[in-house]
Amino acid sequence: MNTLGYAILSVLGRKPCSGYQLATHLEVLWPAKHSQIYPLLTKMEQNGLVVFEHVEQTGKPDKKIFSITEKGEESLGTWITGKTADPILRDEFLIKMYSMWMTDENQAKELIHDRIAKLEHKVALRDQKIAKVETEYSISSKHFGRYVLLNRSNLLDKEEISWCHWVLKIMENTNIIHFLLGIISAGTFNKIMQSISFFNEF
Amino acid sequence: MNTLGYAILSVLGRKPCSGYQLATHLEVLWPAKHSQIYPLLTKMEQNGLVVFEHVEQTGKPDKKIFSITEKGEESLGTWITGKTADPILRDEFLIKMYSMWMTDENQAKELIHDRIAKLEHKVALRDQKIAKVETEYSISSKHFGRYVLLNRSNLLDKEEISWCHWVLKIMENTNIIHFLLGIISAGTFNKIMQSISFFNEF
DNA sequence: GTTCTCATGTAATAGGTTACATGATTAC
DNA sequence: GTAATCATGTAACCTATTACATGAGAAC
Repeated sequence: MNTLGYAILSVLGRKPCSGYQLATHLEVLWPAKHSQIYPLLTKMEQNGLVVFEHVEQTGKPDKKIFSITEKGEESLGTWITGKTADPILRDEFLIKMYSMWMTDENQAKELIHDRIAKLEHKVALRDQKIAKVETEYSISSKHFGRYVLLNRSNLLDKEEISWCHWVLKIMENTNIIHFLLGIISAGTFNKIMQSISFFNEF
Repeated sequence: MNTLGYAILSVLGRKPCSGYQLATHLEVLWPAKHSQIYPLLTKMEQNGLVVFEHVEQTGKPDKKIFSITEKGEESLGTWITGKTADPILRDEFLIKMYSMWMTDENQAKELIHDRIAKLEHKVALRDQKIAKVETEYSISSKHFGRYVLLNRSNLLDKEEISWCHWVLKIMENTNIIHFLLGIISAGTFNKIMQSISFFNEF
């Protein structure tokens, strides 16, 4: 079975879910589209890792509620003890940041501002979810996993926002230096450029 | 063309590279195996986005040095101005963290300690690279992109290390609470659990 | 009236990994 | 002697996205 399968088992280990619900819960763990989830659930059911119950609904379409089996729990348990693959991040923003210095500086600034806005939006949404877990569930062991992961994402996003501001600051400084380039020497220029790295403490 | 293609153009925009060199430079931007890079380079060459020069070597295998063309630069330029897709992170560690509370707590601690070790290793390697850019290249505009991205990764990894320690602290505290559970009431338990969230400041 | 949520599924395609293939040089 | 680096390529396979398909109720 693939990683998505174990992510599904992890969610079902906390509470039984429909495929539709799984899609939303998996967002934090291992994002997947429904077209990938439904066929995999069928396959996992055939292998005895999960079972489902047909639930009829009025006004809404019927649904299948999946639960983890003992075999599924065992399977998840052995997978967890195995070695963990390195994380993979694919982010177009990084590519654009890499090459934008050679094109337009104003465009680069706009890109960073957009990034900050998106990150702040995500942080605000997650803050609500964190608050909800803290008040409603009072962090019982079943909600611990989700709680710490939400906090992790927010800490990292906040750190990236700081980094964005740091980059913007560097850009402003280099502008001044470019302006002064006609006056100061190349050696002085390099020294100033090096000193910029001390902005790390920002 | 796909995102990998634009990542390749970004690297080639800085300096001409062989497919082999590209594989290492792409690690920071958009990780890819050589089996994906080589066929794409051939395709991009056929479309006039890159050109290559055959370089014979002694002792080492011959290589193809690829450069970006004007058409390639234009193509990259229009892509950069287009909208940026949301980042995608796939990290098995998150799945394990999510469901580990229900299994073994010692195993969970081991997982976190392993993560800390790996992150610290990555940070140390990147610190060297950052130092190299600062001293050797004095952050000229061509190295700016790489320089800020290296700093970004290190800031985020350091933040994740802090988060790991925070989680370990919570786990130790819950141990004490579990121990006291026979003595204190459920209401008191919940209040203590909620107060744990204030460890965020850690 | 158009979009959002609920709810499930399949088919086609694109993207990415693993394995197969070769081979000299250098470093431990 | 065994692993790592340099260097390029193909084939088979797995993973993931987009598009096709259906349909009712609620909200704006």
